[in-house]
Amino acid sequence: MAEEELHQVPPPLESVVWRSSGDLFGAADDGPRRRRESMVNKLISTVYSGPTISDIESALSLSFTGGGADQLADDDASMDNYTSASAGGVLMSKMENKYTLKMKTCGNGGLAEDGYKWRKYGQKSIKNSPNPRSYYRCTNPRCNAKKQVERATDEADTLLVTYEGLHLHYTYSHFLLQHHHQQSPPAPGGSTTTSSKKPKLQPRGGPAPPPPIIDDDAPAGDLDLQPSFLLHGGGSSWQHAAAASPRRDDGRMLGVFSQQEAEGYYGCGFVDRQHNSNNNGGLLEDVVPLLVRRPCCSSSSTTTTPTSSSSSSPPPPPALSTTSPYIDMAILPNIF
DNA sequence: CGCGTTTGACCCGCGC
DNA sequence: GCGCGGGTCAAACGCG
Repeated sequence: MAEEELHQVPPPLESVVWRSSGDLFGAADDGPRRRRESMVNKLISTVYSGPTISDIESALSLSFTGGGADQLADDDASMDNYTSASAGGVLMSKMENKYTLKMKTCGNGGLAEDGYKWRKYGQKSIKNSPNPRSYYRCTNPRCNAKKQVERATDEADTLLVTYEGLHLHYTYSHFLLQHHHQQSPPAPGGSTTTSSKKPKLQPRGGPAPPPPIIDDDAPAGDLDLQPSFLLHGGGSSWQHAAAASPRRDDGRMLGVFSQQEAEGYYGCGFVDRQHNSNNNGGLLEDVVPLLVRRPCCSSSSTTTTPTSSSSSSPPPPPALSTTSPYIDMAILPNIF
């Protein structure tokens, strides 16, 4: 069944896929390398279309560090403006593959609406900070995304959420819903991995787990295979920025979707997508957690928050929220 | 019983 | 080399 659905996914459009990092970010000055790369890409893409590790690295470096401190500094002003205007999440800093958001907590004893399910694996009191820092890891065993949550020392209702790593998976259930049932909303709150039993975390210990390798024969029912993320760069079109995606043995990525495909599934209009409750799980989440876009707007979610249990621990985990429904997409150029 | 949280211990990088 | 602090591990515990 799910396999059937997968088969209806249009094939990736390599022209979009392969211009991802370079053209998008205007890195045009490494000509020879890019030419060679594009030749190789063309060859390889006859077999499989998707970004390479180098694409990802390139995109990541451009995304998180390429803007550089200057841009970040320049953006600070607009960020402040944004903050005061909307009291939304604010990008506090970014480095390497980390970025920190400063967000208001939700008064409703809220839920972490970032579209992913996190598992708390540690809490640590931080020097010179009265508030402990909580450590969360994405429950998806293929995913190495992590986040740290701590209360701001000066503002009790503010959380500093640091995201590290990218989600190497996609909220696939949403994708399927998108694809087939544009009218039927997914599970409330953007629950992503709950359509089936949550996979167990892989045992830890020893060397760092290898990058996720996708079995070509992986069942279509695996909901976490969707890589690639799409960015909306403030303009009117989707931008296929990069793909932190599951990797095959040959280093290539699986399941990349083109701009057109994404538009087909989500509609190009970002506003539409944001305000369409059907679309609360998307590729964008692979970069910017859902909380950034639709924080605290659904109280019906039961799966995206680490708060659910008997926690007697002090800082209620990420009751993340903003007073505006979404972070203005103007924030994205600052992130990427 | 399974899953998630709690929490003390441990590991590791960094500065002195 | 040592101490400190941040990050992670993993056993214990609680909840549904």
